[in-house]
Amino acid sequence: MHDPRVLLDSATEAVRKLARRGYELDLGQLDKLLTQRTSAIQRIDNARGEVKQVANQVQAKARAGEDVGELRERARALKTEIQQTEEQHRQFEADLQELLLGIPNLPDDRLPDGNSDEFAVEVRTWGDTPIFDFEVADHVDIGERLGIFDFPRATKLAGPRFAILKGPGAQLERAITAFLLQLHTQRHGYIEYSVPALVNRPTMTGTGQLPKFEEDLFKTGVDDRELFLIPTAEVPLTNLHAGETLPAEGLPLAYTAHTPCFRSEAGSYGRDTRGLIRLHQFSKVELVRIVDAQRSAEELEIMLSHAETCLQELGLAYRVVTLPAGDIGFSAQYTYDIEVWLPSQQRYREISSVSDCGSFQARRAGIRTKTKDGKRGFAATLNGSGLPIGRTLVAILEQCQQADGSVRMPGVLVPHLGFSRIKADGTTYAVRGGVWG
RNA sequence: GGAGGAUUCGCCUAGUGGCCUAUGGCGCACGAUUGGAAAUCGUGUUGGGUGUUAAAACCCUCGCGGGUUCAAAUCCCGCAUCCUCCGCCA
Repeated sequence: MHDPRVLLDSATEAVRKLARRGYELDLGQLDKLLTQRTSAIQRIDNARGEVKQVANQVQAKARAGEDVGELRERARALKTEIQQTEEQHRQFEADLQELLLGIPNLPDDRLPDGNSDEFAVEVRTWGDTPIFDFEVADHVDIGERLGIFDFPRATKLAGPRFAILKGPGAQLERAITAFLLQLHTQRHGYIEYSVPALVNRPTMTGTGQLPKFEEDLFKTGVDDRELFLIPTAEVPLTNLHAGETLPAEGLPLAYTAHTPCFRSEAGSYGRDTRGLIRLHQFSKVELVRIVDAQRSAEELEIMLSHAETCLQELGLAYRVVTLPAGDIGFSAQYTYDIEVWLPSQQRYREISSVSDCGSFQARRAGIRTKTKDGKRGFAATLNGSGLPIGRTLVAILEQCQQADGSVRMPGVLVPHLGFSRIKADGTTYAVRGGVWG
């Protein structure tokens, strides 16, 4: 959410920036609603002030034994006026909120133009894309050959866009998760959290999923209690400090959590229907940083490096791109995507998105900061995937596939797995006595 | 699901209709004292909004939302959260 006065003050700038992501800002409407709201507040405040004065006069006169009938009349009239103005105020406030909550964050001017990933600009590549002297298989073929996926039964249980992992596949998912959490907590300084996967409407509003993107979410509840399934741990982690004032000297806060993520994938029918790439439910290790608003750009680089380290340690070739202004998320002002190499598709595919949301979410969620000398402000929030487990598993299967049909496990996972290879017949090559093949 | 209790400023706490513009303590900040510190003394210390060049001033804020009243922390109604007990339960 934006401060409406700042938007109005920087009118043409704000309009220009929002236009880059295809949002047309109606400054006239914003100005009108703000003026109406302010005027209503002033009338209410004045009337309340007079009520107080009248009440004091009533007391004084009553003590002196004078008649207070006229004053009572006046106070009653004021009260009616207040109630009417309050009703107007509620409407203006609601309209203003609706408008403000629907305005996306302002994209950073350094971002390239464009409204799709075609316009993403490559920042760097890492690792050699593997060269195979045999015909590569995609992750679905590999996984089914190894017997570690069961898509038909997933569909039976829940329908399309769900997956079942089995045996070494399920173990691999668990090992990737454990490795990532250990990396972030032990080497990158993140505090691990275990958080609710169902959250309420204010929480979803705080990070920007609501009110505009309700159709992207799974929604549930008990009786008349409404709950949403989180699409990412960014939601609970960022909202941990919603409505709180944080001491500035305690920043940055660095949080991580492994959670299931649920997405309706409305509007993506027919896209990535195969395999683990795009599911209604997947699990992910998420990174969140809550930082001083002035430092968000530097913090973004730090967080990006943490996400990159995951892939480097796993030995997976990837590249980093800067998303164009029209393709970043609603709450973001700057976003890097990390794309991992998928041999079967002969291209890089998104595996991590690392975003600087500036104070956009902090203002929505009410995450404030206070310095020792009493200066107040809003924090900045950042989030990044570090990493989604399913897509990481896809990349491992594809990049580490062998001519004999087996898949070699990345070395960093072996201690978590207890095996170093899934053999072509789906059995594993167990690690014994610290020697593995 | 049932019964009872609680919710006041960062923490603890006083407060049964107007003098609450909320008491006192702890903590914190600044100052005095000191060679320096402790102790002591003094001053300050919820947040939000309107407003202003800045201020002043005003409004809201005693869990949340309504209501009664000229006037509500205080009375009434609803709700939320927490605690205790019973029931159910991974």
